[in-house]
Amino acid sequence: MKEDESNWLSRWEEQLPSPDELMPLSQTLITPHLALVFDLHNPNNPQSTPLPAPTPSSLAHPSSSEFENSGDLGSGAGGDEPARTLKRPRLVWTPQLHKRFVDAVAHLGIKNAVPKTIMQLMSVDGLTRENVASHLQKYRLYLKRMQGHSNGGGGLASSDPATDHLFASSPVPAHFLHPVRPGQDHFMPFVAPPQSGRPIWVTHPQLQQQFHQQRQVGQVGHFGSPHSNGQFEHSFMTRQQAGPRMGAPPPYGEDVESGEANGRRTVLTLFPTGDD
DNA sequence: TCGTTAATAT
DNA sequence: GATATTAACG
Repeated sequence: MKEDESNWLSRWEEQLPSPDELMPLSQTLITPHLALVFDLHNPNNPQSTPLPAPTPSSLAHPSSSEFENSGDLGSGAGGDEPARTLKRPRLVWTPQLHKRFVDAVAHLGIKNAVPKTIMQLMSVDGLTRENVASHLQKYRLYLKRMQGHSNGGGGLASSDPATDHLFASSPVPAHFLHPVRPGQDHFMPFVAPPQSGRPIWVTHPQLQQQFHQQRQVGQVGHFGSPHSNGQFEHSFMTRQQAGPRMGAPPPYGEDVESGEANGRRTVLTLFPTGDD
């Protein structure tokens, strides 16, 4: 039963995080108050720049807006050092980002689901093989665990959001749980990842706050109260690298700016809707 | 070099 | 304690 070959692609787009959803994240997650606490200030633009479309460079370059870099006595490092020797900030796998990850793996198949391939498919600027490898490792464990639980019929529930917050957020393809199919390779010639999506990156130099944000509209009319404690860090999106090679991916008509163009569609649930 | 696993750091 | 990064190994 494979009828969603074309659907896959189409669906992907739909599944991609809408600008609206990312906006809240991409926007300044740091509340003015919090900023003061950390002595942060926006020397750039407090309201003019809607979305600076940060690049890997910005990534590795939290700029002065964030807390200090490494606490190494004013080493400071010049300041404009290319993201070469700089250590990338901790990457937070948001549900959307993870979703993309799962999507990529699904299309590739467990067989070809290797860090490098996945990374390429995801086409997330800044995302490194290590990032994917690490996540893949965790993801595999999750799948394995899921099987063991679903099977033995232990006493615990099969789906424990508390056990795997992130993973539980994304639907796991069925063929993920069962071993490969000998004699039949279902490989999708899928190419050219829909780079129209913009996975969100959340770098947290110091604070480690976990927040759940996701769930699209139309499913559960459950709205969480925007009671964010206000402890998020700088966030930025990715994708959009000008590939020197390759046939320049056609950028969708996506507008990067328009912070709050619409007012009614924000379904940011602080909690993964405990429907399970 | 790449992928996987274990250990370490935050 | 959970999650991501780094190191070591195949």
